[in-house]
Amino acid sequence: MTNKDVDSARRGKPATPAEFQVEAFQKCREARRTELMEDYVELIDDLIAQAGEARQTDIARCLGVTQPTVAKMLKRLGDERLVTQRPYRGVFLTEDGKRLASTSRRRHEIVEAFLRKLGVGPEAARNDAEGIEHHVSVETLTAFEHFLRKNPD
Amino acid sequence: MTNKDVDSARRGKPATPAEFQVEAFQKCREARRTELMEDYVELIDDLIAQAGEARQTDIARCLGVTQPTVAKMLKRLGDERLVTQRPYRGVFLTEDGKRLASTSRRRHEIVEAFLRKLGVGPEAARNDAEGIEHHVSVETLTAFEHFLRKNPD
DNA sequence: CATGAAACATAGCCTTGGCAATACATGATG
DNA sequence: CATCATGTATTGCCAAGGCTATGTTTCATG
Ligand SMILES: [Mn+2]
Ligand SMILES: [Mn+2]
Ligand SMILES: [Mn+2]
Ligand SMILES: [Mn+2]
Repeated sequence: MTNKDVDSARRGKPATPAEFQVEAFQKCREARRTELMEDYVELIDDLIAQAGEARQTDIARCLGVTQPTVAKMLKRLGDERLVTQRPYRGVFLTEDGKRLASTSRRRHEIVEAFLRKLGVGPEAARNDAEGIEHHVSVETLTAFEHFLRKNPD
Repeated sequence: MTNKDVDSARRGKPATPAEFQVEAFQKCREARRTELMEDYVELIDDLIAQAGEARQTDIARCLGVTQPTVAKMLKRLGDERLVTQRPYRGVFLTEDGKRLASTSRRRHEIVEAFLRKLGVGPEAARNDAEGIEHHVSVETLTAFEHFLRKNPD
């Protein structure tokens, strides 16, 4: 549905308060489209840093999914020019992939540190941050950082 | 993949730090499965409260999706015994639906109020809360509430 | 250097959540 | 009361993201 369609659909009806949410729901759907890609590049970057390489089976084990699921996703990430693969040699990040991994991890770390600072336990903070990170705008991230600076250890 | 499979796949390999994330990713996928249902029942509840009824077209307009998309989702929500429909009369929540709407809205409101209190602007807070709410555990929600009480207006 | 285990690839299936197009039902209104 | 705008239902399409089952390739190692 285009914005024009939305507008014309709205003609004649007063904007109900609930209607203000449209943009929020749209941003949410956009986040859903990209969050898996972010998790993948971040994880691949972690694995390369920790183990020297990122294999499909390692990625699958970390994510808790099967290897064919990973294989299909890696194809998508390859289409998006975020990763390259050398069979039996591992998965590698392109420059774009490294950039996305870096910004994603930074955001992820801030979110998790923020939750910890707020008093959330390590397991819940880890679990919640994994989902929350993808829905945090720059403005909110800045607020989190500000809170962290204002409450040093 | 069963947990047993995961375990046996891990045999012989030292648990890398990245592996601790498995549970977080699993919880994330679970949240993705239910977040749309939560948004629907909450929105239906809002519309009934504000306009006296919740029509497919209203729901579609608020969500920014098309009417067939809403129709299909309502069928799912009906299967899950969360809503009932009377054609040309609107959508109604079952008792289960009302319960889910109520807990979802409470959580949603706390998340949004928390972001506002943290200094996030109204638009960003509204947009981010729409996504974040589905990934907030009870523990984190409690921490948010605690922060709100500790920082009254 | 043969061979078997592990890694990888591929095919086929499923559900979810989108879309457009179209058909049908209802109710407001002239 | 006939008509038509609106609301609803249905169909067919698509992409994403899961799965199992099965084939193929590599590589360690006996
Ligand atoms: Mn992450
Ligand atoms: Mn994540
Ligand atoms: Mn909500
Ligand atoms: Mn939401």
